[in-house]
Amino acid sequence: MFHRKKFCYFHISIVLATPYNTTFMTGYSHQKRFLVAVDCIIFGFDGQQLKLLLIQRGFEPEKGKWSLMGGFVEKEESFELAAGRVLHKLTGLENVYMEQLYAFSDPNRDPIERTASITYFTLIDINQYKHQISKDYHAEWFPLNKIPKLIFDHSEMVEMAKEKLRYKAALHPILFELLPEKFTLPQLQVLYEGVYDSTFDKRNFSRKVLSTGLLVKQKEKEKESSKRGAFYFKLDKRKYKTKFDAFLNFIPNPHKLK
Amino acid sequence: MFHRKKFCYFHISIVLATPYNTTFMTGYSHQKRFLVAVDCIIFGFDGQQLKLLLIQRGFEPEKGKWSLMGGFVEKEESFELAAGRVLHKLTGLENVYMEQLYAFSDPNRDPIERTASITYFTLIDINQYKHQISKDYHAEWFPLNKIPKLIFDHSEMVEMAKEKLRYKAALHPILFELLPEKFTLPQLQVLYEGVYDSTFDKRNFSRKVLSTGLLVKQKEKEKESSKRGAFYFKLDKRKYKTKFDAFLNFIPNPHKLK
DNA sequence: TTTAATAACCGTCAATCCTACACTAAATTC
DNA sequence: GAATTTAGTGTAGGATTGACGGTTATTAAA
Repeated sequence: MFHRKKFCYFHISIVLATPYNTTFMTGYSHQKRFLVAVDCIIFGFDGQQLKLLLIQRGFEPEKGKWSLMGGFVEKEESFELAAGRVLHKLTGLENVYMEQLYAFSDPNRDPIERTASITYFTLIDINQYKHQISKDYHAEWFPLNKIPKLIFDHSEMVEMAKEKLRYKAALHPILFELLPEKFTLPQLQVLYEGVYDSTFDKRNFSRKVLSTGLLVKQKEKEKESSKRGAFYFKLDKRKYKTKFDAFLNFIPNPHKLK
Repeated sequence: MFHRKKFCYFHISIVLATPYNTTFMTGYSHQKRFLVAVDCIIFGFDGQQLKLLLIQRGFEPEKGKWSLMGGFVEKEESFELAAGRVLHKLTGLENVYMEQLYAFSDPNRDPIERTASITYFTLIDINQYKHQISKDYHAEWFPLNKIPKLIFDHSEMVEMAKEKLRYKAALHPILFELLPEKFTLPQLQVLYEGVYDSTFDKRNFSRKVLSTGLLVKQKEKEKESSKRGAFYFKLDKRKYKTKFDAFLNFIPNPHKLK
């Protein structure tokens, strides 16, 4: 059995006339070649809510509709480089957390011509994102529960990314990728609660988070959101790297969460 | 940062003459098209050892060298279908555990022409595998610690698959996919110990395994491998499906295992 | 300057789970 | 029937988890 969601796509079948090469073949000449695109599922956290960065598609088909940011893979470019290029174009960012999610390949997923899409799952610090640049693409941040209808199979991609976020964040400290350099425990908790659409006991939460040894308490307090003020913490980046895989079972029984 | 292993490939750069279409474009006509292949990393368990099914490549380049079983994606075929087709061709099996692993895309990974490879991670019951068919491909099972040198980036694919097997089996009961319908607890333990290259206490192991409620004890015993004989168990397939995600943290602290 | 309001911060107890560890039971062979 | 081999079982101590309420720091209003 394939452990893979069902596709539920357009069923416009445009069969292009691409006859096989019937001359004696050298190399792989009789094989079909495909367009390959990358699409980025970009998560951000504004301190309150988890959000997704979407653009209004600038060309046909489906021009003007909401879509993930993507682009075709170029001739001498790996998928990773293509995804990095696309992300940079939209956000101005480099060196962000980026991970291959899934290769989508339904022959009819793009009605113009068969195109595979390699999706990349991306976590960015929303504060470092360059608003200016994204204006060119009519980009907007959408809260996860208010995602508009997207073109092609992009909604399915987003669903898969959300699932992956929950899965992975239960096992590895990736959510710090969404936070600014300094953050407070209450902020961190709001983030986790958003990802798991749940609430945690703050005493247990802080005990658990601090027991990882990943956080370094700062002397200053954040005083915007409460009278008393909450201490800032920074991520210990050295430990973050060494403990990345040792973070397993951070969220107990993720499947039980409502 | 990309959370991705480095590539370490051939560096034969054959740049083919494929000029862009300079006519006015309709659709995506100015974009580069690629060959796409699927490759299957096929795991089996013979009761003693974890093994990988490899073939001797039947065509150039690298004809005669050891390789994963693969094939080009056809015109109207999704990657999933292509992987299923390739697997069926080699093993005669259908409806086996198969999961997309990673899309490999280094522009120089195939020296003849740029080809992306979408890899699929596969677990089969080695007893149901059709030896006859595989003779045509000069296929052979190799113990995981005796994998020969493979073509292109196939060794890297195998490494990634081994890692994924360990990761996933710590969280989900996928290893049952490698076992025949009836198996004993000692057999199961040998399998887990093989995957984690480690040893477990059999009292703790059986307690934990049985506490999942996934196993149904049979009346018969397996009497080949011991005088006393060990009771057979069957997987409760209904519970397997419902509890697939609830199996998390099966292997405690997988990262600590030596 | 006192008082009220707000959110941060802290600690304990009970239940559960994990780990380490050793003997008995069943069947076969000599 | 004695010896051998592997299956099968239980317990105690330590660690982790989850449930739970009261105090402290600060600001704004009275």
